[in-house]
Amino acid sequence: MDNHKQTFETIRTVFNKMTWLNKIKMEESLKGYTPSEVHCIEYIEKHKDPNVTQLGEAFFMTRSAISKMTKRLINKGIIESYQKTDNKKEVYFRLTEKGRALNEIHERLHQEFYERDKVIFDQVSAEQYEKVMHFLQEYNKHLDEEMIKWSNNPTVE
Amino acid sequence: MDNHKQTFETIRTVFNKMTWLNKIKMEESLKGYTPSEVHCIEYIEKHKDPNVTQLGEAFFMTRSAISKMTKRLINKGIIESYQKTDNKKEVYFRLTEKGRALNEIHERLHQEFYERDKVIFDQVSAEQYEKVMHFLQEYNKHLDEEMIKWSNNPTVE
DNA sequence: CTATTTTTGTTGACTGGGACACAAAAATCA
DNA sequence: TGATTTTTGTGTCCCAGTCAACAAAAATAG
Repeated sequence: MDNHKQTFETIRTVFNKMTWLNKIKMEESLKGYTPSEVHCIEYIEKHKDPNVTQLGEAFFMTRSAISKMTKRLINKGIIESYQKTDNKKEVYFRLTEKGRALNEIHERLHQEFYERDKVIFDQVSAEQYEKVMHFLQEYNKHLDEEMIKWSNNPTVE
Repeated sequence: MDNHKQTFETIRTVFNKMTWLNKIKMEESLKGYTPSEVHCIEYIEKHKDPNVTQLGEAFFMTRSAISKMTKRLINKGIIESYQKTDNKKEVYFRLTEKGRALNEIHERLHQEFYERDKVIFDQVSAEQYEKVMHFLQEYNKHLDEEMIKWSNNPTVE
C-alpha cells in the first residue's frame, strides 16, 4: 500500500518538476506558444494523418479542446488542415514551413534537456535502466487494461 | 538522448493515465470537488501550519490560484483559516470536521487504487522495486538542484 | 530607530480546457 | 435500400489557474 502511494507521489513530483523546468526553458525560446501547442506540433510532425480525435486521445484532452487548439495554431500559421477525398468528416493536420521551423527549435531544446539530465542516466547501468523502464512499461500496460475495462463498464453511458 | 526522451514520455503517459483513471473514480465518490481541491485537503491534513505559499510550492501552482482555491474550500465548509499571534501576514489552514470526513473518503479511495494496481507491485521483487524508486528519487534530487540553479540565475528578475 | 526591500496574500482581467449540446457524416442494421 | 446509431468535429458557456498590479506586513539595511 505504501509502495503504491509513494510511487504515485514520486512520479507525480518528478513529472511536475520536469514540466515546470521545461516550461521555463520553453518560454524563452518558444514564446507565444503553450506547452500543449508545442506538444501538439511535435505529434503532428511525427504521425501520419493525425485528426482531432487522435490528438485528443494522445493528450488525454477532449475533442473540444483540440478543436480550439488547432484553430489557434492555424491562425498562427503553424499548421494547416486537410481532408481526404473519401472522407468528408474527419479533419487532418500537417505542419506548415513555419511549423516545421518551430519544431526544430523544440527539438534542439530537447537536446538541452538531455544535456541537463545526462548525469542521471550516466550513473545507472544499462541493465538497471532496463529494469526501471520495464516497470514503468508494465505499469503503463496495466493502466491501459484498466482504462479499457472502465470503458466497457455497462453501468456507464 | 533516446533514453531521456523515452523516460520522459513514459513518465508523462503513466502519470496522465493514473490521473485520468483516478479522476473518473473520484468523480463518483467525491462529486463537487476537483482533484486539486482533494489534493489540497490531503496536504493540509498531513502538514503542520500550511500557508498559501507553501501549498503553492507543493503543487507547482501560483499563490493566486491557491488563494482562490482555499477561499472556495472555506465557502464549502471544508477548511478554515487561522493566523498566529506573532505574525499578521501569513494565513494558515486546517480541516473542519467536514473536511476530515472528506479526507477519509479520499483515503479509502487510495486503498481502491492500491487494489487495482496491486498486481504490478506483486510481480516485481522488493529489490527490483528498490532500483526503480532509487532511480526516480535520484532524478527527483537532480531536478531539485536544477530548479535551485535556475532560481539563482542572475539573468532573471 | 527610520527607510528600503522582500515576502505574503488578494483581486481583476484574461485564457486554456472541460461539459454539454448540436449538426453532419459515416457506419451499422433491418 | 432506407432507417437508426455511432463517430467526428465545432460552438457556447463555464471554471480553474496564470499574470500583473497591488496593499499590508515582515525582514533587512543604514
